Amino acid sequence: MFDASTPEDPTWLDGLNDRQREAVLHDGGPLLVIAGAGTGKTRTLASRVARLVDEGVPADRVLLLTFTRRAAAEMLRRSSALISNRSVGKVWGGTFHAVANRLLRKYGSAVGLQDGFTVIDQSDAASLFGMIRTELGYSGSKQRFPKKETIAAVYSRTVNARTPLTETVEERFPWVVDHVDALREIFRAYTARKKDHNVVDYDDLLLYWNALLDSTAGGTVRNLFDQVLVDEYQDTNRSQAEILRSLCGIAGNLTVVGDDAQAIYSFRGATVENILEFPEAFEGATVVTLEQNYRSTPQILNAANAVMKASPETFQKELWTQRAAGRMPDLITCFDESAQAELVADRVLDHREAGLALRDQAVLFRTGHHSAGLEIELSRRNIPFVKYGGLRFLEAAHVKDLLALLRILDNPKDELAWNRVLQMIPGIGPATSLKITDHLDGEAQKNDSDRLVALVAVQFPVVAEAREPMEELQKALLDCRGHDGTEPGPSQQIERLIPFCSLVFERSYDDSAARLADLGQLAALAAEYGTRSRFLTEITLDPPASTSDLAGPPHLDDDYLILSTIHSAKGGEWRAVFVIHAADGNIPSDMAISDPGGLEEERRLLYVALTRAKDHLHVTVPQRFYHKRFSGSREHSYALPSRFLDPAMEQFEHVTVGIPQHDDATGVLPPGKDPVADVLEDLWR
DNA sequence: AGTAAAAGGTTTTTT
DNA sequence: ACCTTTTACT
Repeated sequence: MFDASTPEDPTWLDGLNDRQREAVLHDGGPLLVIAGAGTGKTRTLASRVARLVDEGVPADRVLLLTFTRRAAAEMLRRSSALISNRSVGKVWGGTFHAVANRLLRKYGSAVGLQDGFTVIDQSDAASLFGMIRTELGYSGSKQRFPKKETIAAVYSRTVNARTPLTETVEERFPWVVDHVDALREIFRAYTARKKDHNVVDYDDLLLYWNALLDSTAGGTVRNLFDQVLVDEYQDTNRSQAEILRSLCGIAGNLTVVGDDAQAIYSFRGATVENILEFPEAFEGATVVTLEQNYRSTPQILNAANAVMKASPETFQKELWTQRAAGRMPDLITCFDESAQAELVADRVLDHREAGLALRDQAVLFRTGHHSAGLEIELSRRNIPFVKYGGLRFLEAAHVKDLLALLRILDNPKDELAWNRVLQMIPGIGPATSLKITDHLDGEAQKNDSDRLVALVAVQFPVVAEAREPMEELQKALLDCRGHDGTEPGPSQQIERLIPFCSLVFERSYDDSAARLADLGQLAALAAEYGTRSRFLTEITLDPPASTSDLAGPPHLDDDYLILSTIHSAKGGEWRAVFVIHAADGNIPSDMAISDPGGLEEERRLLYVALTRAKDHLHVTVPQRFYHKRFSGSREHSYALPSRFLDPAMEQFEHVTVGIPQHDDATGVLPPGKDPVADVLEDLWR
């Protein structure tokens, strides 16, 4: 082994502490790095990749599995900065799902996958469940049936956790327990349907990768990699652990990095047991623990440590730092959500005055809609922001419309896409749509072609209002396929489809102009991908995390505040962090409090949020909040700070803002305050 | 028969 | 705000 004793220290060891060096230099067999928040995990992993490549492991035989594509790109960027003479560019980097896709495109036939399969995302899966539910007659007159998203969630949870359906439902979805038999039937049909239409969902990618390793192609796949590294290991599920076991063997060159205190994805089937049992599951595994924190001030760390210390969970560790003392974090009680929004906006601007760019600041929250009030306030004050997590660009109806158009071009068997496209046309609903696709199938079979060819060749007896859009659709699809054997690029295809969209959007959306503009952006984005099918796959496996991702590099110079769900903030760090809506009932979410495991996960969620802060931490609790999310009712409760903050109370400076004073000398009631109504509301709730 | 409009309900987090 | 179910209308 080469080491640090060479005349010039390799740069990949510069500035690392002893523990980190140990992790970077480890050789032979499985390695588990327990890396607390802010302990230089990314840096350690990047250095290790750099070292491996520098010492002669071919870059394309290194596999780096991360939680998001972004994380992989960032890690590899840092790795290449550490070595000069070799390129790290060919390292296989990405999510489990993206790598599975890549492998299955090449070796999928060994597990019965056809070439050119389509990957569907969570919401497509839900639509498919919706169709099947209707076909099987579970919609309509019977008692209320679970939403299609719920069905999809139950399915995914069952598959990922590998627990029997009945158990999953009893433990995680007790309110659908009456429908277990129906669900079972729907799941069977769903699986069969995916196979028929050459479609795989997210969960299938992992299942098929696993199957691939057990197949005749298993040896080939295993031989592709000399070194496998996995980030955020605490958030992997059983499928993923099994993949690693069979990919690397129980004594292989596998490095996993994670922190059991930051496990926040159990709802997706992730199990912290993966990390806790790693030493037993992998023979002779070495364990390295990183506890020195380089990110936060001692005050922030004390608060975070106090929160975690109360956890009954196993692996206790205490982060420490050599950083100089900073300000104590603030725990701010606000009158209500709007007082909270004002306070956050004020303080963000104060920080900017003091020299912190907006990009150095972030606002974190438990659920996507928690930022709604703040977003309004920020817009009002012209403070630019970008939101991560919550609603995604690709979920927008009009974007899905366009993607469906591309998908029928790509895979004419894609039933979901056909249905969506045909039903965009006025006068065509589920029944007509089905009739048309059936008819197309007949024609296609007769002429030994596909649905697309049939569509452009055939006239349909459709209602008058459908005629013009239908003709435009036929022409557009024909043009997208190209006339002289050469197909236009994905971007041109999108441009060509816009007139059709324009025709039908007019009627279905009241803001059709804005939506059409979005499609223009999508066309620009597509230009960066070589082919349509590549564009479609990449965009489902790695959707733009925020609207700004679509706008692309030109906006990189702009300064904007980050708003993010705590889940999406994983791995991030900012000089100033605001954790809003930190009330009991939000963190922990009311939905999690019945289940002890769920409750602990909520604690870790708060811990993750707090440990994102480097210098300034502000935790806000709106005292009064309206709990009916869907109505404008005045029904509200008075909230307490999150129970997880109780053991950390002394670590915070306590501040109160906007609470109306009853002994106000003027006797004038603050605007919006109605004591009688409030008292009554409290009695009735 | 099948589509469109109106009423009624609603567990969070994401690859 | 969005999705599902019900009712009204062609």
